[in-house]
Amino acid sequence: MVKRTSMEGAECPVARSLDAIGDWWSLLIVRDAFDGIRRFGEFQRNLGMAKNILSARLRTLVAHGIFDLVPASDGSAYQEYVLTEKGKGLFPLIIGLRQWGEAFFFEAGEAHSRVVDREQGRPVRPLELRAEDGRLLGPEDCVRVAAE
Amino acid sequence: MVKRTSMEGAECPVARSLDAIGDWWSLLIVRDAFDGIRRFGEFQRNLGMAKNILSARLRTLVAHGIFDLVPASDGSAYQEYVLTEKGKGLFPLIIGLRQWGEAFFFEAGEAHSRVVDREQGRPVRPLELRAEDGRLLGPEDCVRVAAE
DNA sequence: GATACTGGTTTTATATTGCAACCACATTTG
DNA sequence: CAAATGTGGTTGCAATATAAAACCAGTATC
Repeated sequence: MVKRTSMEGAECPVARSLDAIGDWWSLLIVRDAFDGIRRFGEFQRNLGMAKNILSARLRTLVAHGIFDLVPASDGSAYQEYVLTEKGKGLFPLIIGLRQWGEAFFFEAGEAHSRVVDREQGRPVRPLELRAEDGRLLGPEDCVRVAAE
Repeated sequence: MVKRTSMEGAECPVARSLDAIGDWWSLLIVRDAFDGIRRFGEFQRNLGMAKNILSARLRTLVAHGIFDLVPASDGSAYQEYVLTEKGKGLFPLIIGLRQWGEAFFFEAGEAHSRVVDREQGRPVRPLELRAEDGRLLGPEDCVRVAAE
């Protein structure tokens, strides 16, 4: 974990979020969790990452309330990492990351996995930002205003 | 920059995205860019980060086609970093990061900056994921399917 | 023409990461 | 039930990335 003292107690929500999940692995772990991965060994094999840093990452993710460490659902004596509500709140972010990657890092015909809605099996819509009154908003249509 | 050879040419769009912007600083730089920051020195002062690191990050962001390096708009001999279309495509992601932070890292009455729509000055809506037919989708309503 | 600013690079110290070995405990196998 | 194997880590070490500070050439300012 990096120091970034300048970011401690940052007033910007983006900075606080990145402080929790802005490292190289955390969002990939969360992505796997959305795909149903729960066990330490599964994460480790799936991501091909060193066990010590997976261990460290899971520890901070649990500390941040993104995962809960619960007894394994299969009755064994082991434990499982499951997403909390806060962790599940990262879903749009993972989808956003995926859609941006699909749009800008893949050639037209290039194959990649897709996310579909379970009921119809159809691809999900692109995320879009809308105003209170429903207008579609791009970057130029928005301003950040300081805390009141 | 970390190696992560296991991720080279990953078939997962999430992984490719994180390979480009998944480090500690890149998304904060992009956030500042959406707030109108363009110059090296502005980024550096605003983020309080070491100049060599900023230099390296901006270089890779340019290499990834997220920023363009263009002559300064004020007629001086200096240059500016401006977001490309690909860079602007990160807007929903930054908003997602912000909304998640607002929801889970701030107390009820705690002050923080807000993003409002320029036309009405009203807060933007929360990002939401919808199916092709418009149904609102949560994490449980989606599945990732392998590339066909 | 002197001074200060901009946009970096270099150097050096420190922190983080990745790898491999190791270990305790749980589970499965024969 | 003993041996073998799987699970979920920790520890030590080498490689790498980061941070801080000093430095520097080209601009702009006075």
